[in-house]
Amino acid sequence: MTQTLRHPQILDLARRQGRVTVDALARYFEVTHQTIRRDLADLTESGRLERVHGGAVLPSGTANIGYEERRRLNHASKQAMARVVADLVPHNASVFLNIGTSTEAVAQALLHHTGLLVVTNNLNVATILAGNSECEVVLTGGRLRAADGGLVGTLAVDTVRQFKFDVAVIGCSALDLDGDLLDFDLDEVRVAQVILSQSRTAVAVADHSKLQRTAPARIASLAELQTLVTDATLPQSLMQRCADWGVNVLQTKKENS
Amino acid sequence: MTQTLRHPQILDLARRQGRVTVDALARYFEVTHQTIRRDLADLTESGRLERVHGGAVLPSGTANIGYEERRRLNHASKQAMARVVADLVPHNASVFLNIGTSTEAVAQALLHHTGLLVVTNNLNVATILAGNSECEVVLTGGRLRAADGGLVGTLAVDTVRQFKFDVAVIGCSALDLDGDLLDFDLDEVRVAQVILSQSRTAVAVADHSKLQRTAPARIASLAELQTLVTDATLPQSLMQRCADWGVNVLQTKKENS
DNA sequence: AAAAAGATGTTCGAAAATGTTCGTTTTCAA
DNA sequence: TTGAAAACGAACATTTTCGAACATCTTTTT
Repeated sequence: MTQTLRHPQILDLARRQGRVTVDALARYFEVTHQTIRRDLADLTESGRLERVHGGAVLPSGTANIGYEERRRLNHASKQAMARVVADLVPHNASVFLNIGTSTEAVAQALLHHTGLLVVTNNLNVATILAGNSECEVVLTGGRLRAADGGLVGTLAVDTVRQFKFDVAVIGCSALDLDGDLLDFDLDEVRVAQVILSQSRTAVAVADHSKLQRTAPARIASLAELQTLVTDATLPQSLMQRCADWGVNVLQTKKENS
Repeated sequence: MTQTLRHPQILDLARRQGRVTVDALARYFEVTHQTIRRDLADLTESGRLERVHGGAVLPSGTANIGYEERRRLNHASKQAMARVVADLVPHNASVFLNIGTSTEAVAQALLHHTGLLVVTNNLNVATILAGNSECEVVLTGGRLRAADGGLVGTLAVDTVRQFKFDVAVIGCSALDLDGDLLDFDLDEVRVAQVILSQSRTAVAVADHSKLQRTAPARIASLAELQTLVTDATLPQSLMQRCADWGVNVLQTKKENS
């Protein structure tokens, strides 16, 4: 019994049972655990299985698996930031939440506010806030981006123009040392820019991972906003800039992981 | 059985039952209570469950929409109707789906069509079709009605006006003996009327329960549509009217329940 | 036949998961 | 309000799993 003969059988078992364990496979094929581990490593390498502690499972067929993972990443510290943002939002306010896992956390935190009017171009935010009967939710129209539930395009922009917001909560893909908010998608940037122009106060939410990343499209400078909520310790230079600009920086405790 | 393998099962149970208990899970997986507590702590950490004394529940807001939908959809007769409607929709067509559990079933049935442009004012339809990468989904803007995930109001109407549809699939709250499609909500009626005016062919979907109910607002007469898909046996008088109007009536087998 | 390459077994220290114990908190009923 | 039972979470011990390194065996190549 050689490796090449085991692999298809392992896949077959995995497909039949949804998961396989190292121990069971080792006994089944009468080989060492280590051998099975190497098999699973190979199959994972070629993307046909997904390794978990103790065995392997079929790779989740979800297309937006990346998004799901991002949502789970640093969830606790995102919640902390979201609570801070929620405290900045008065009751009976009109609010905009745009795309991003951070703004979705904010939506969760806003579940118990009363009298809100929330406008969003994020399908997930809408789904979350549908659970708050005290909250009127308006979705912008637009083309649905399956990857992250975002609504983009001229339809979204046109809709946003019809509102004026007390508070805009802006998530972004990256935040660079010059204090510029960046994003990957030009369509989303346009939406965000219009939001900023239509809002009385604006809050940016950016967890520490956003500082270690970069993105091509520029949304705006922090100087154009009133508040930045983050769980990262900002570099001294950026702190100084924010102080000069009069941007209020609220830092929550970073998750230890 | 290891942690990573338990987690998805726990979530599955939670979604199915709404609530899981430490004790039950411990017995089910044959592990210690403490182990289950650690599992629930992890799942709570990543925001997929919410801890309560004695167990855990689904987080508020991100309710068990997936399962809720499936439960409502899985009625065999709705699926049968949905398949018939899906057969009426050619590939590469532009389609509108409006509010209603029936149209959500149609969305499910359209998951494997290619090249579709689907416009909808139904949040659930959008969520379902996000799973079809071959399908472009456009959401109309509008105020979100939490009860059924519908988007209504002038924003929705304005958006619809910007499109022209090959096929419109219309669900309704009731269908009376005069052949009039009725709905409870005047806002939704306006949207539906605009949809009809913007589409080349229109299909109404109405299961047998719609015939035994009534609603105050009139969307349109069946005479203005091309096809009616239903699982009910229509009264002779209504059948005759449809025949006179040239409306194609497609009847699927009624579910016994 | 000899050399090379590949697969498997063995061992071992590190990391992860689980079980156990114990003091504290929550819940519920009296 | 109070007391008992259940549930909780922290700390520690134990078990399982992991991956790397190296030795052994098999197959292929030269």
